[in-house]
Amino acid sequence: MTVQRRLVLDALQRARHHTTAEEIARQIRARHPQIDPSTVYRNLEALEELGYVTHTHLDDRVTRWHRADVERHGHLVCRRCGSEQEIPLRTLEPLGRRLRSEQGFRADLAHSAIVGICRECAP
Amino acid sequence: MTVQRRLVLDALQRARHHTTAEEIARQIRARHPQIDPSTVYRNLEALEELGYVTHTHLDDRVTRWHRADVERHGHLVCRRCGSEQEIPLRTLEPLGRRLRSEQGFRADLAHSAIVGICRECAP
DNA sequence: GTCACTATTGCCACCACTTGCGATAACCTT
DNA sequence: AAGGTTATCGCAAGTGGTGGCAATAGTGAC
Repeated sequence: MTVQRRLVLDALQRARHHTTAEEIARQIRARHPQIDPSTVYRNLEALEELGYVTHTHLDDRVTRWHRADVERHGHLVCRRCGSEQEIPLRTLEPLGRRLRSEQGFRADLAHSAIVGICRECAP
Repeated sequence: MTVQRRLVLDALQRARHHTTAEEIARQIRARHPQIDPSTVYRNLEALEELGYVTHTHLDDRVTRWHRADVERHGHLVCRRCGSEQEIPLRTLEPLGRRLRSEQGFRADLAHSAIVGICRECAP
């Protein structure tokens, strides 16, 4: 556990959820400008492997990071207006069970957002 | 319909499915080196808006493009071994209906692959 | 056909990472 | 505490994709 890794973990503790790596790097570099962004990226990966953090993909091309101990949940993202909505994993579980029994596949349904058209944007 | 747009569409016709933008750009630039990759990206977007092509997100990073007239289907991607498996949309439909009735959200369940651990990689 | 207008293009700089590499720091073992 | 081993770091260059902009090609109205 190096100084740099500690700083990344601290930044994640402070953030609520869904921070970007860039935001974390920005925060850390405000006080410690010698720390390279690539170090932040590599430490996020390392911390994920150690089980401290996870990431999700909403529909844009940025990866969102958060502590592993927050309650897991799914995301609905509207491709028209970009709005993001959280949904309980419970809603997704029937599909998870089906994929498990039919295909032997253990789906991580919180990993990627579900894309579509939200109620407000529906024609 | 410009020359460049025609070339992008032709490349997609030749490919089976799940081509990457980079692959298309590479093919076109082999014969027409003056065509910029950004033109390919923009044309894929334009052709999508016109209803000729669609894209899906398989693994975490690359966008995969294909003609709009191929049968839509879902994808399971193993985060351990990277294997990709196609599943009929029918399997995903119950979730689609549920999101529609509970949240008013019209999910496009073919848009993003479902990430998890496949049968072979399960512990 | 010609002229105006709009869409599209190529170029370039940027974005969000990723990778290779030599230097440095952390962590054992003695 | 010193020495050796391995992990991690900072730097710099590279990758796949995006966005602004001036030049140009396509189009529609006369």
